[in-house]
Amino acid sequence: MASRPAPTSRRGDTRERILESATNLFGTRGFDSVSLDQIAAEVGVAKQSLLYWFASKDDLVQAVLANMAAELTVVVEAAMRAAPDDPLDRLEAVVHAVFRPAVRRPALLGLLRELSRLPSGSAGPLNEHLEPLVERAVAWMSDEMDRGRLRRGNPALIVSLIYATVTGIATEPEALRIVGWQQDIAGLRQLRNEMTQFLRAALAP
Amino acid sequence: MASRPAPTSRRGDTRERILESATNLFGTRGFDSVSLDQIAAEVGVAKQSLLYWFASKDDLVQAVLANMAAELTVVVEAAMRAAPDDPLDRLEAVVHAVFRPAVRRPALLGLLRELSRLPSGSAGPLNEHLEPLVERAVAWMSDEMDRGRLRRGNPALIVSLIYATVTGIATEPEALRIVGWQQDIAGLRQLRNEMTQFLRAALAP
DNA sequence: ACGGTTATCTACCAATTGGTAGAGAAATCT
DNA sequence: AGATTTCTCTACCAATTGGTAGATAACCGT
Repeated sequence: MASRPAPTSRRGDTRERILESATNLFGTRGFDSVSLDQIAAEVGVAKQSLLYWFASKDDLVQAVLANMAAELTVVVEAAMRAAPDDPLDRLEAVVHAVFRPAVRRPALLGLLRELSRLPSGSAGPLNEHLEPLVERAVAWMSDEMDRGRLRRGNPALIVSLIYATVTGIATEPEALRIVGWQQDIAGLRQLRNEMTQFLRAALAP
Repeated sequence: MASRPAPTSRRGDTRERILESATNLFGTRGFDSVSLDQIAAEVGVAKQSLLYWFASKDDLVQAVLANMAAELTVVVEAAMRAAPDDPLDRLEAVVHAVFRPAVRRPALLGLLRELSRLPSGSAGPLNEHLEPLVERAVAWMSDEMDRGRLRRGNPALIVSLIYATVTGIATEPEALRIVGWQQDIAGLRQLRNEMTQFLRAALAP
């Protein structure tokens, strides 16, 4: 809640810089593993400046999560609207849209995965934020199945499977490194294409 | 290293009980988020008893990881040997074999995901343990592609994709809960079947 | 019976954690 | 210019962290 001081801050990008560092650290190492001191050190500011902008660590976590959810929602909805009508093409468009920011900042989807670790109740507000997005995805998929344009199955579970695939790949560079994958431009394109083919094959009617 | 006191322990299943609790806690909440006191409390023993069996927290982490890797290796290799020749059937057999213990104890695969968070170098020994398993999987998949019995693609990346899908699904009950999935016997079977169909479709030639 | 190993405990400790109190600049308003 | 709000800082603090020291039983082979 806590109506923010509003981004008046004369020169102040401090709040944004804190949010960005916190996003990266929380998303890659987990909430509990990152101390306020570490974040402050990375931002180049005193710990108490964090606690000025965010009343507590939990507040900061919530802000980071809300930020990420908003960002993802925008990306997904924009891609969804701009995409072609065919469901496989549309899915590819959305996956590509998410993939780009996701592999550059594994923290983004990493945060999503951290959700399940939040003290129950603390994740409530965010779930409410994400639920409509998920519900729409499930409804869309169900509809396309009925039209025979996607392989038939349980729409809810298939949405989860797609989510698991994309998120897993984007958040676990280690799993890719161990099979000898290199994170360079060619590697990224190859990975994206392979994932696209994988999902297309999995969902084609 | 540290040659263990060997499981002589007269009545003592203490070491095993510690390992089990630690596995579940580490796998679901992450290494840093779980304190030795918490593990000790769950086992019902003093913290110093942990430090008797494991010289340090890091030692405990390594033991937990080695344990998990051994368990997974056994399960996978047994399923691989017992499975039919057809690659899709064989893959299904392996996935089923992993899926059963994995959804009952999300911590198992959760630990695997935690690997990328370990202080680099600390993950080395375990990677060496897992690498042969991964390499064999990639070689097998490459072979089956050449025979035309699996959809062609980059074997290494496809192995990673399968890993991401299975692991993601098994470790994120939250992602399933949000689409309304229930973790009961019927739900589990449905999820397993849906995942099987998903992977079969994704890999069929 | 008894000396030594095995296993568990209570008592501490230094470092780090999230968080409080409040001083000191710097910008803004009147 | 002076008062006030906005922002960042230097202390501090209680609780928790991983870990050490050492006492104390319980069990063993001889």
